[in-house]
Amino acid sequence: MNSQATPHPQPKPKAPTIFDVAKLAGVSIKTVSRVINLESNVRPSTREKVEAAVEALDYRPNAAARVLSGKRFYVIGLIYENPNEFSYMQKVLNGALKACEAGGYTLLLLPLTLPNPDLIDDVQRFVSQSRLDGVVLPAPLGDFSEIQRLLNELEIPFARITPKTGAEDDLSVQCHDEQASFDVTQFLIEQGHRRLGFIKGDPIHGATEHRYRGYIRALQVAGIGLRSEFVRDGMFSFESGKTAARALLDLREPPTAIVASNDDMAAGTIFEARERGLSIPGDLSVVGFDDTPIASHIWPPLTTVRQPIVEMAESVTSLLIRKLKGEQVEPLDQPFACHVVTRASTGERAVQDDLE
Amino acid sequence: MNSQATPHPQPKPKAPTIFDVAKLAGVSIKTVSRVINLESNVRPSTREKVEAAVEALDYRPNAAARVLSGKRFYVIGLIYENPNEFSYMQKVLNGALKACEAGGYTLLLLPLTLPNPDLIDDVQRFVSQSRLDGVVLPAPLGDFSEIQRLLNELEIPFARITPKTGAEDDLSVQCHDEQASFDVTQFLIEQGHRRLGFIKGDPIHGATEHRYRGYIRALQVAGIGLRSEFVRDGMFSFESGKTAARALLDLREPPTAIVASNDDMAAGTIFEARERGLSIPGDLSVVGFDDTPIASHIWPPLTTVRQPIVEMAESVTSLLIRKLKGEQVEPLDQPFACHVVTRASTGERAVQDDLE
DNA sequence: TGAAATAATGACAACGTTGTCAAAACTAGG
DNA sequence: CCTAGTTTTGACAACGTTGTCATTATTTCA
Repeated sequence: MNSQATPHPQPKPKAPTIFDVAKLAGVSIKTVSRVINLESNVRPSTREKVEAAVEALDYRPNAAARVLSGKRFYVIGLIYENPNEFSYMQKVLNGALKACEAGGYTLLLLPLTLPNPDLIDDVQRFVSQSRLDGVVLPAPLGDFSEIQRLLNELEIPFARITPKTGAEDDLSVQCHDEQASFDVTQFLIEQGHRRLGFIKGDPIHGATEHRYRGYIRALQVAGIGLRSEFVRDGMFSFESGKTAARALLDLREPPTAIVASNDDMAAGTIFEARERGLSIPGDLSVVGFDDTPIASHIWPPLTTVRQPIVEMAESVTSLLIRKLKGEQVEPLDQPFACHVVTRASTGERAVQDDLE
Repeated sequence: MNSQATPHPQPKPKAPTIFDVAKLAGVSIKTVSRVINLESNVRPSTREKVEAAVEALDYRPNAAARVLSGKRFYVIGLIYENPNEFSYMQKVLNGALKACEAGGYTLLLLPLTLPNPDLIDDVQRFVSQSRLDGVVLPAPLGDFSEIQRLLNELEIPFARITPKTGAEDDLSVQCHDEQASFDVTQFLIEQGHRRLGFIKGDPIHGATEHRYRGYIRALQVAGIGLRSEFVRDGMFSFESGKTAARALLDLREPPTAIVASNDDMAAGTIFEARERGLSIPGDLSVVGFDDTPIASHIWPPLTTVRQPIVEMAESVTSLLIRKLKGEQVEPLDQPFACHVVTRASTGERAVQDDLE
């Protein structure tokens, strides 16, 4: 295993340090430190000299020395539920990674399995062992008050991706979940559907409530009464969608369209419908939420709602980083917009069958 | 934003340092250092004293100081292709994370988009900026010789997850891809199928070749001739599977079963078949590879091959860590086993239609 | 023009560990 | 019991940065 005593012709050029930069720029190391940390009270001409030297040497501050000396770790933790269907988390991960790279931070991962009786201990251990400056909490963890309380106690700033907004200085991003649900329901109504089923998501997710509200509002606006037998509980899983769909399709007067609170449950719905020999969208229109890969890979492909998850994650992470850098940050004033992606799982309802 | 000059009643208890441990144990800091780094030449009685002190204070070495002082970074990079379908990478991620946690290492992520003309530059930058000790390369990056060459030049050890084994001291894990493909093909043959289509994967992946070979071997063993019109190229994507299936089903004498080199392409095959009104498995049996979530979420659910990806990733990462710690590590002598997961997309072929 | 206020810069300690090398404590052999 | 060799331990520098505080340069104002 490389036991050959290979002579090193070039003894591996050592990375330049702050001293090298200081010498080249003709200033003290402290001044270099000020420039690279964007501190004030540096004469523009000095700044330029230092920047030129940094450039010339391709200098990068040594992260370890920085951490050891300073009070920051330049590390952000991403704590998430490790799901079966990773496409949401993949997007969150990509967005957070992007923001961290831009801000010079490192992203550390803590996947959790829920339900977890040791949740708080696990988070506690992660946060203290990994020496984090801040934490990003995607849904549904962002809604867990225990975690928020713990992080507040430890005085660790955090940012959440969740439909539920919190206190004044709370860092979180939302998207127009309620509106999207309204839009997709209205879309079905415009296609002539009057008997509209709804499958709720896992109540632990804030989005569940919002999506349900959008459905209700669309019914109200269209003057369609809410029928409780058309609303079923689900858990965001394929199986739960299948079960809920079974109940809906077993009704004496089943819905002609079903709004499932995510794509997995919509896939379950389609699965159940096909097992019964129903044609989609001929006999039943189905819509989902999230535009996960499965939405376009089942037959028929799903009409669904796409959210800008990557952008949301990136945005909230960079907000967190700016807060960590001491900037005064305002919470985002506007939720991100979602939009309906129309595919083959929905279609016109020829007969106005609600008048029978 | 917390502008209230809140007095700190408990001024945040500082974490214990190696000095605290040394004092409590009645030894020098160097001896403590020896104990926590498992160095030799420490008297057992001394070791115990130190371990007790570490325990009592709940001491954890400061990572930054360690890095700054020593020659290691305690960081492993995971470089991967950022795919549409993340389920393979999710498993790799989980396995690598687990091994890193066990070994006291931190895992850093570099997602890449392929094809990427700046591939080498991106990797180069990541490796040098992030100060890594080692790198894990899941498929297909593990087969990219440019990356291997770069890492060798930089003298950064790496471990690969790929079916292709390399040099003697190469660190990599395999699973029995060829055997699994053989098994699943044989399974179809046992069900009476004689006209067996095959959809190849992306040639950039080592698995593509191995899976194809297993198919061929199963045909040979069964005494079935290889018909070139039954073998189609694919790219592991849903679309490419759909296209290949179209070609196969357009044949005057189409196959009665199709082996797709992954689940996405199998889903595409099912999609295409259903569009033509074919019944599955009545008219056509379909199998996939990988047991991704989609395999169980389409209708009918897919017979597929499950690989122990999490274990493979964990195992190869911990091998890498042991190598980094200076241990003499032997490459794994045995590939991991895969197994066939039987679901509803395959069925008996009643008529022996190859004799017509 | 001079004094006071402010801005810019620098000297040096501190951060918590590991590496180097020397010293001390043991062990074995005569 | 002494000596040489070996094992165990410790003192201290080094790692590369930021924080603190003192010093110097510049600006402002009377």
